[in-house]
Amino acid sequence: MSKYMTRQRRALLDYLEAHADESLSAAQIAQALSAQEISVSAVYRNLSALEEEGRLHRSASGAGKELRYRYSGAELCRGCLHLSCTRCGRTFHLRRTDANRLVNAVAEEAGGFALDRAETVLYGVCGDCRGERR
Amino acid sequence: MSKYMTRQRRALLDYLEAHADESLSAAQIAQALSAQEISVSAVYRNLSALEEEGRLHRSASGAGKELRYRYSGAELCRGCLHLSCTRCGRTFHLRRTDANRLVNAVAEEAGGFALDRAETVLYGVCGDCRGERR
DNA sequence: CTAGTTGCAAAGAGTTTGCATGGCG
DNA sequence: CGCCATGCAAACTCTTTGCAACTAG
Repeated sequence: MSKYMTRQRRALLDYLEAHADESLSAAQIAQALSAQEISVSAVYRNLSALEEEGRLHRSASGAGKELRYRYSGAELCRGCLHLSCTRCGRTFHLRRTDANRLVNAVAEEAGGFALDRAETVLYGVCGDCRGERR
Repeated sequence: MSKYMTRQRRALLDYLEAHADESLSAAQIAQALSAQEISVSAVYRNLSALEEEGRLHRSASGAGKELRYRYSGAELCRGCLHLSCTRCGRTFHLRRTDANRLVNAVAEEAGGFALDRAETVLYGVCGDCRGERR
Protein backbone atom coordinates (compact mmCIF):
# COMPACT_ATOMS: atom_id res chain seq x y z
CA MET A 1 0.00 0.00 0.00
CA SER A 2 2.40 2.65 1.16
CA LYS A 3 5.40 2.75 -1.13
CA TYR A 4 6.95 6.13 -0.58
CA MET A 5 7.69 7.82 2.69
CA THR A 6 6.75 11.39 2.06
CA ARG A 7 7.18 14.32 4.37
CA GLN A 8 3.41 14.30 4.94
CA ARG A 9 3.22 10.62 5.72
CA ARG A 10 6.16 10.94 8.08
CA ALA A 11 4.48 13.76 9.99
CA LEU A 12 1.19 11.89 10.23
CA LEU A 13 2.83 8.71 11.44
CA ASP A 14 4.86 10.62 13.99
CA TYR A 15 1.75 12.25 15.31
CA LEU A 16 -0.18 9.00 15.46
CA GLU A 17 2.72 7.26 17.14
CA ALA A 18 2.77 9.96 19.77
CA HIS A 19 -0.93 9.51 20.34
CA ALA A 20 -1.23 5.79 19.90
CA ASP A 21 -4.47 4.19 20.97
CA GLU A 22 -6.25 7.47 21.42
CA SER A 23 -9.47 8.19 19.60
CA LEU A 24 -8.73 11.13 17.35
CA SER A 25 -10.98 12.92 14.93
CA ALA A 26 -9.74 13.74 11.46
CA ALA A 27 -10.16 17.43 12.25
CA GLN A 28 -8.02 17.07 15.35
CA ILE A 29 -5.28 15.38 13.38
CA ALA A 30 -5.43 17.85 10.51
CA GLN A 31 -5.27 20.72 12.96
CA ALA A 32 -2.29 19.27 14.78
CA LEU A 33 -0.46 18.86 11.49
CA SER A 34 -1.46 22.20 10.05
CA ALA A 35 1.89 23.70 10.95
CA GLN A 36 3.47 21.15 8.66
CA GLU A 37 1.41 22.05 5.65
CA ILE A 38 -0.51 18.92 4.94
CA SER A 39 -3.67 18.96 2.90
CA VAL A 40 -6.85 17.46 4.23
CA SER A 41 -6.98 14.98 1.40
CA ALA A 42 -3.52 13.71 2.23
CA VAL A 43 -4.60 13.18 5.80
CA TYR A 44 -7.70 11.26 4.77
CA ARG A 45 -5.91 9.24 2.14
CA ASN A 46 -3.18 8.20 4.50
CA LEU A 47 -5.63 7.37 7.24
CA SER A 48 -7.57 5.19 4.82
CA ALA A 49 -4.41 3.45 3.70
CA LEU A 50 -3.44 2.76 7.28
CA GLU A 51 -6.87 1.43 7.97
CA GLU A 52 -6.58 -1.05 5.13
CA GLU A 53 -3.26 -2.16 6.50
CA GLY A 54 -5.01 -2.78 9.79
CA ARG A 55 -2.85 -0.42 11.79
CA LEU A 56 -5.70 1.97 12.39
CA HIS A 57 -9.31 1.56 13.43
CA ARG A 58 -12.23 3.79 12.69
CA SER A 59 -15.24 4.28 14.85
CA ALA A 60 -17.38 7.01 16.32
CA SER A 61 -17.44 7.78 19.99
CA GLY A 62 -20.76 7.86 21.73
CA ALA A 63 -21.12 11.60 21.94
CA GLY A 64 -19.44 13.04 18.83
CA LYS A 65 -20.67 12.71 15.34
CA GLU A 66 -17.51 12.52 13.33
CA LEU A 67 -15.46 9.42 12.77
CA ARG A 68 -12.53 8.86 15.04
CA TYR A 69 -9.30 7.13 14.23
CA ARG A 70 -7.35 5.01 16.63
CA TYR A 71 -3.81 4.01 15.76
CA SER A 72 -2.67 0.73 17.24
CA GLY A 73 0.86 1.50 18.04
CA ALA A 74 2.86 -0.19 20.72
CA GLU A 75 3.44 -3.88 20.67
CA LEU A 76 2.59 -4.07 24.33
CA CYS A 77 -0.86 -2.95 23.42
CA ARG A 78 -1.71 -5.99 21.38
CA GLY A 79 -4.24 -8.01 23.22
CA CYS A 80 -5.44 -5.30 25.48
CA LEU A 81 -8.80 -3.64 25.50
CA HIS A 82 -9.36 0.09 25.40
CA LEU A 83 -11.44 2.13 27.75
CA SER A 84 -12.51 5.63 26.82
CA CYS A 85 -13.64 8.12 29.43
CA THR A 86 -16.65 9.99 28.14
CA ARG A 87 -15.94 12.85 30.52
CA CYS A 88 -12.26 13.65 30.07
CA GLY A 89 -11.74 11.83 26.81
CA ARG A 90 -8.65 9.98 27.95
CA THR A 91 -7.96 6.44 26.85
CA PHE A 92 -7.09 3.72 29.31
CA HIS A 93 -5.84 0.21 28.79
CA LEU A 94 -6.92 -3.06 30.21
CA ARG A 95 -3.81 -5.18 30.42
CA ARG A 96 -3.69 -8.27 28.31
CA THR A 97 -4.18 -10.67 31.17
CA ASP A 98 -7.20 -8.80 32.48
CA ALA A 99 -8.53 -8.43 28.97
CA ASN A 100 -8.14 -12.15 28.41
CA ARG A 101 -10.18 -12.89 31.47
CA LEU A 102 -12.88 -10.58 30.21
CA VAL A 103 -12.88 -11.96 26.69
CA ASN A 104 -13.18 -15.47 28.03
CA ALA A 105 -16.00 -14.49 30.32
CA VAL A 106 -17.94 -13.02 27.41
CA ALA A 107 -17.35 -16.09 25.25
CA GLU A 108 -18.60 -18.29 28.02
CA GLU A 109 -21.66 -16.25 28.83
CA ALA A 110 -22.73 -15.44 25.30
CA GLY A 111 -22.56 -18.68 23.39
CA GLY A 112 -19.03 -18.49 22.09
CA PHE A 113 -19.06 -14.84 21.08
CA ALA A 114 -15.48 -13.98 20.11
CA LEU A 115 -14.83 -10.43 21.23
CA ASP A 116 -12.75 -8.42 18.76
CA ARG A 117 -10.33 -6.43 20.89
CA ALA A 118 -9.17 -4.18 18.12
CA GLU A 119 -12.67 -3.13 17.23
CA THR A 120 -14.18 -2.78 20.68
CA VAL A 121 -13.96 0.27 22.89
CA LEU A 122 -15.49 0.36 26.32
CA TYR A 123 -17.06 3.68 27.26
CA GLY A 124 -17.55 4.95 30.75
CA VAL A 125 -16.22 7.34 33.37
CA CYS A 126 -12.72 6.89 34.66
CA GLY A 127 -11.79 6.74 38.33
CA ASP A 128 -10.36 10.27 38.37
CA CYS A 129 -13.47 11.86 36.90
CA ARG A 130 -15.66 9.88 39.23
CA GLY A 131 -13.64 11.13 42.16
CA GLU A 132 -13.89 14.76 41.14
CA ARG A 133 -17.56 14.95 40.43
CA ARG A 134 -19.14 13.22 43.39
CA MET B 1 -40.01 16.94 24.52
CA SER B 2 -42.56 15.03 22.54
CA LYS B 3 -45.96 16.56 23.02
CA TYR B 4 -48.05 15.27 20.14
CA MET B 5 -48.29 11.72 18.91
CA THR B 6 -48.37 12.11 15.16
CA ARG B 7 -48.86 9.38 12.61
CA GLN B 8 -45.17 9.63 11.73
CA ARG B 9 -43.97 9.41 15.30
CA ARG B 10 -46.23 6.44 15.89
CA ALA B 11 -44.80 4.59 12.89
CA LEU B 12 -41.24 5.31 13.91
CA LEU B 13 -41.80 4.19 17.47
CA ASP B 14 -43.51 1.02 16.31
CA TYR B 15 -40.60 0.22 14.08
CA LEU B 16 -38.02 0.91 16.75
CA GLU B 17 -39.95 -1.12 19.28
CA ALA B 18 -39.96 -4.03 16.88
CA HIS B 19 -36.21 -3.71 16.44
CA ALA B 20 -35.23 -2.73 19.95
CA ASP B 21 -31.55 -2.86 20.79
CA GLU B 22 -30.47 -3.34 17.21
CA SER B 23 -28.03 -0.95 15.61
CA LEU B 24 -29.94 0.67 12.77
CA SER B 25 -28.78 3.26 10.31
CA ALA B 26 -30.98 6.25 9.57
CA ALA B 27 -31.21 5.09 5.96
CA GLN B 28 -32.39 1.68 7.05
CA ILE B 29 -35.09 3.21 9.19
CA ALA B 30 -36.19 5.70 6.57
CA GLN B 31 -36.38 2.95 4.01
CA ALA B 32 -38.45 0.72 6.27
CA LEU B 33 -40.87 3.56 6.86
CA SER B 34 -40.99 4.74 3.29
CA ALA B 35 -44.28 2.94 2.72
CA GLN B 36 -45.78 5.13 5.39
CA GLU B 37 -44.76 8.38 3.81
CA ILE B 38 -42.46 9.88 6.30
CA SER B 39 -39.98 12.54 5.34
CA VAL B 40 -36.32 12.11 6.12
CA SER B 41 -36.35 15.21 8.26
CA ALA B 42 -39.12 13.83 10.41
CA VAL B 43 -37.12 10.67 10.93
CA TYR B 44 -34.02 12.59 11.96
CA ARG B 45 -35.91 15.02 14.14
CA ASN B 46 -37.68 12.26 15.99
CA LEU B 47 -34.51 10.26 16.40
CA SER B 48 -32.80 13.30 17.86
CA ALA B 49 -35.68 13.91 20.23
CA LEU B 50 -35.57 10.32 21.39
CA GLU B 51 -31.86 10.58 21.89
CA GLU B 52 -32.29 13.58 24.14
CA GLU B 53 -34.85 11.67 26.12
CA GLY B 54 -32.25 8.96 26.55
CA ARG B 55 -34.32 6.24 24.94
CA LEU B 56 -31.99 5.99 22.00
CA HIS B 57 -28.23 5.83 21.59
CA ARG B 58 -26.14 6.90 18.66
CA SER B 59 -22.89 5.40 17.62
CA ALA B 60 -21.06 4.11 14.57
CA SER B 61 -20.27 0.48 14.10
CA GLY B 62 -16.71 -0.44 13.33
CA ALA B 63 -17.11 -1.06 9.65
CA GLY B 64 -19.81 1.32 8.43
CA LYS B 65 -19.48 5.03 8.20
CA GLU B 66 -22.94 6.31 8.99
CA LEU B 67 -24.33 6.79 12.43
CA ARG B 68 -26.40 4.02 13.86
CA TYR B 69 -29.27 4.32 16.26
CA ARG B 70 -30.05 1.85 18.97
CA TYR B 71 -33.40 2.05 20.72
CA SER B 72 -33.40 0.80 24.29
CA GLY B 73 -36.70 -0.86 24.47
CA ALA B 74 -37.58 -3.61 26.84
CA GLU B 75 -37.30 -3.14 30.54
CA LEU B 76 -35.53 -6.47 30.82
CA CYS B 77 -32.76 -4.96 28.82
CA ARG B 78 -31.81 -2.38 31.37
CA GLY B 79 -28.53 -3.32 32.86
CA CYS B 80 -27.42 -5.60 30.13
CA LEU B 81 -24.59 -5.14 27.70
CA HIS B 82 -24.89 -5.44 23.97
CA LEU B 83 -22.79 -7.54 21.67
CA SER B 84 -22.78 -6.89 17.96
CA CYS B 85 -21.62 -9.48 15.48
CA THR B 86 -19.47 -7.85 12.82
CA ARG B 87 -20.18 -10.68 10.44
CA CYS B 88 -23.94 -11.16 10.51
CA GLY B 89 -24.84 -7.86 12.15
CA ARG B 90 -27.09 -9.39 14.75
CA THR B 91 -27.24 -8.00 18.27
CA PHE B 92 -26.88 -10.20 21.32
CA HIS B 93 -27.41 -9.51 24.97
CA LEU B 94 -25.34 -10.18 27.99
CA ARG B 95 -27.77 -10.75 30.79
CA ARG B 96 -27.73 -8.32 33.64
CA THR B 97 -26.05 -10.65 36.08
CA ASP B 98 -23.29 -11.52 33.65
CA ALA B 99 -22.96 -7.89 32.68
CA ASN B 100 -22.67 -6.93 36.33
CA ARG B 101 -19.83 -9.32 36.81
CA LEU B 102 -18.10 -7.85 33.82
CA VAL B 103 -18.64 -4.25 34.88
CA ASN B 104 -17.28 -5.01 38.29
CA ALA B 105 -14.27 -6.75 36.84
CA VAL B 106 -13.46 -3.70 34.74
CA ALA B 107 -13.88 -1.34 37.66
CA GLU B 108 -11.53 -3.44 39.71
CA GLU B 109 -8.90 -3.84 37.06
CA ALA B 110 -8.91 -0.31 35.72
CA GLY B 111 -8.84 1.95 38.74
CA GLY B 112 -12.53 2.40 39.30
CA PHE B 113 -13.54 2.89 35.68
CA ALA B 114 -17.34 2.91 35.63
CA LEU B 115 -18.45 1.22 32.45
CA ASP B 116 -21.45 2.87 30.81
CA ARG B 117 -23.65 0.02 29.66
CA ALA B 118 -25.91 2.14 27.52
CA GLU B 119 -23.03 3.63 25.59
CA THR B 120 -20.86 0.58 25.16
CA VAL B 121 -21.18 -2.03 22.47
CA LEU B 122 -18.92 -5.03 22.28
CA TYR B 123 -17.94 -6.05 18.76
CA GLY B 124 -16.90 -9.49 17.71
CA VAL B 125 -18.03 -12.62 15.94
CA CYS B 126 -20.95 -14.59 17.31
CA GLY B 127 -20.92 -18.30 17.99
CA ASP B 128 -23.01 -19.12 14.94
CA CYS B 129 -20.77 -17.26 12.53
CA ARG B 130 -17.69 -18.76 14.10
CA GLY B 131 -19.17 -22.20 13.64
CA GLU B 132 -19.93 -21.64 9.98
CA ARG B 133 -16.65 -20.19 8.89
CA ARG B 134 -14.08 -22.44 10.43
C1' DC C 1 -57.68 27.60 18.05
C1' DT C 2 -52.51 27.29 18.63
C1' DA C 3 -48.35 25.32 19.49
C1' DG C 4 -45.83 21.26 18.13
C1' DT C 5 -44.76 18.73 13.67
C1' DT C 6 -44.22 17.91 9.09
C1' DG C 7 -42.28 18.38 4.21
C1' DC C 8 -39.48 20.40 1.12
C1' DA C 9 -35.53 22.23 -0.34
C1' DA C 10 -31.48 24.50 0.69
C1' DA C 11 -27.54 24.72 3.78
C1' DG C 12 -23.85 22.34 6.53
C1' DA C 13 -20.38 19.20 8.07
C1' DG C 14 -17.34 15.57 7.04
C1' DT C 15 -15.29 12.65 3.70
C1' DT C 16 -14.07 11.20 -1.01
C1' DT C 17 -12.37 11.78 -5.73
C1' DG C 18 -10.50 13.59 -10.51
C1' DC C 19 -6.78 15.62 -12.41
C1' DA C 20 -2.59 18.08 -13.03
C1' DT C 21 1.64 18.87 -10.51
C1' DG C 22 5.29 17.50 -7.46
C1' DG C 23 8.79 14.50 -5.22
C1' DC C 24 10.60 9.83 -3.44
C1' DG C 25 13.50 6.18 -4.62
C1' DC D 1 13.09 9.06 -14.73
C1' DG D 2 8.66 6.62 -13.41
C1' DC D 3 5.27 6.04 -10.46
C1' DC D 4 3.17 7.13 -6.19
C1' DA D 5 1.46 10.85 -3.45
C1' DT D 6 -0.04 15.59 -2.93
C1' DG D 7 -3.01 19.73 -3.41
C1' DC D 8 -6.94 21.90 -4.86
C1' DA D 9 -11.54 22.14 -5.73
C1' DA D 10 -15.54 19.99 -6.98
C1' DA D 11 -18.54 16.07 -5.90
C1' DC D 12 -20.84 13.20 -2.54
C1' DT D 13 -23.18 11.50 1.50
C1' DC D 14 -25.29 12.02 5.62
C1' DT D 15 -27.50 15.18 8.72
C1' DT D 16 -29.46 19.61 10.11
C1' DT D 17 -32.29 23.75 9.57
C1' DG D 18 -35.59 27.67 7.86
C1' DC D 19 -40.05 28.39 6.72
C1' DA D 20 -44.73 27.86 5.36
C1' DA D 21 -48.44 24.49 5.61
C1' DC D 22 -50.66 21.09 8.49
C1' DT D 23 -52.72 18.77 12.50
C1' DA D 24 -53.18 16.70 17.27
C1' DG D 25 -55.18 17.90 21.46
